[in-house]
Amino acid sequence: MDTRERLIESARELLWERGYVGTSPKAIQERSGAGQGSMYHHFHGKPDLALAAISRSAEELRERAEVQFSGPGPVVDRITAYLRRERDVLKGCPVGRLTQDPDVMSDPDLRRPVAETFAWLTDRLATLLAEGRANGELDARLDPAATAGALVAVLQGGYVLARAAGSPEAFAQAVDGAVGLLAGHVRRGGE
Amino acid sequence: MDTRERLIESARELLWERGYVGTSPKAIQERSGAGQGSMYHHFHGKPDLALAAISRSAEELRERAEVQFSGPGPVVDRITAYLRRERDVLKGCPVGRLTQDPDVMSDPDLRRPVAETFAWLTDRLATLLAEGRANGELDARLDPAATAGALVAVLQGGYVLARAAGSPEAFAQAVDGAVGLLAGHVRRGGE
DNA sequence: GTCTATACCTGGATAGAC
DNA sequence: GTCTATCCAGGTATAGAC
Repeated sequence: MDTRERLIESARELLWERGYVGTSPKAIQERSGAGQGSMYHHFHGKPDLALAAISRSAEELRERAEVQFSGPGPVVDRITAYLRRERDVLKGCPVGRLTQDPDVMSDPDLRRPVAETFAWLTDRLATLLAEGRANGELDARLDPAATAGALVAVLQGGYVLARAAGSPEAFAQAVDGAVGLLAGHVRRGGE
Repeated sequence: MDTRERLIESARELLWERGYVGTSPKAIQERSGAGQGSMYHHFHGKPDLALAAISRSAEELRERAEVQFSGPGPVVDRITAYLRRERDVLKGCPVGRLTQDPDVMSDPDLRRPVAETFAWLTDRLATLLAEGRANGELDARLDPAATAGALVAVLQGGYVLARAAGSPEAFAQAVDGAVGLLAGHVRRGGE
C-alpha cells in the first residue's frame, strides 16, 4: 500500500473513531506513518483528504449492502440477512456518525456522499419491499418507502443504543424487534 | 437567570449543536456572556460543566417522554403519540448525539447519564408494550423488550436519516414505517 | 464573583531544502 | 515525494488583582 493509500485508510479509521472535528492532520500522519510534507503533497488539506476517506467509506457501505440485497432467496430473507449481518456494532456506522459532525454537514462536498448513501440505501430497500409485496411475500398494506426508512433507522439507532449501553446486545435486540414487527406482515402459504 | 445557570444552558446548546470535542470553553463563555474567570469559578473545567449540562438534558428527555407515556388512552395510542411528538428533528437528539463522542463515552461520569437515559427509555417502553399485550391490545407474539428497542432505535436512526437528507421528512417517514409495522400487531375488536 | 494576564499545547497550514 | 522549520490561531487552564 503506497503512502497516499495509507493516508486515506488512516483518515477513514480516525473519522470513524473520532469524527471530523476530533481528527487532526497530525493524528492521521502518525497513524499512517507519513510525514507532514507528505500529506500536504498528496492532498490539499484536511477537507480534501476527508473527502477521499468519506467517499470510500460510502462506497464500501453500498457494496457490502448490495451483497445481501442481490443474494438468492425470498426478499424477506435477504432483508433479514442484511439486518442481521455481522457488524462492528460498538464502532458504529462509519457513514452515519458523520451526520453528527457540523463541519461535515455544512460542507456540501463532504456532505454529498453521506446524503447519497442513505438515499440509495433507503431506496434500495424500498424496491425490495415493493418486490416482496408484488410477489405476495408481504402484506399489501405495507408502505415500502416508509418501511424501508424504519428499517434503516433501526440499524442507525441500534448503533446509538449499543454505544450508549456499551454492549452490542442492544443493537441485536433492536434488530430482533424490527424482524419481529416485520414478521407480522409476512404472508405464509396463501394467507 | 444567574451566571451559573446561563453557563449550563449555553453548554447544553453547544453540546447539542457541536458535540463535546467541538465545544470549547471559550465558545461557552461567549454564548453565555460570562467571562473566563467566571466560568472557572463556577465549574472545575470543561468536563465538570459538561456533566451538569448533560445531566440536565438527560433529565429533560425523560420528563418530556413521561408526559406521553403516562397520558390517558390505550397504550398503543400513547406510544404512537410519543413517536409522533413534535421534535426539533434536524438538531437531532441532545442525548443520543453524545454516543458518537469518544471523549464522552470514555469518561465514566459523562457517560453514565447517557447510558441511564436509554436504559430507562427502552425499559419504560417495554413496560408499556407488555401492558398492551396483557390487556389484549397487542398481539401476544410481540416481544416487549425487543420491540421497545426497535422503536427507540427508529427515533435515533430517524434523526440520522433526517440530518443526512437535510430534511425532517426522512424522520417522519421512518416513524410512519414503524407505526405501520406496529399496526399489524394491534388487535381490533377481539381478533 | 469577576476580570485580566499569562502559560503551554495543539490544530492546520506554508516554505523551502533535499 | 518527503523532510524540517516556521507560523499564527485557538484550546484549556492557572494566577492573582479587583
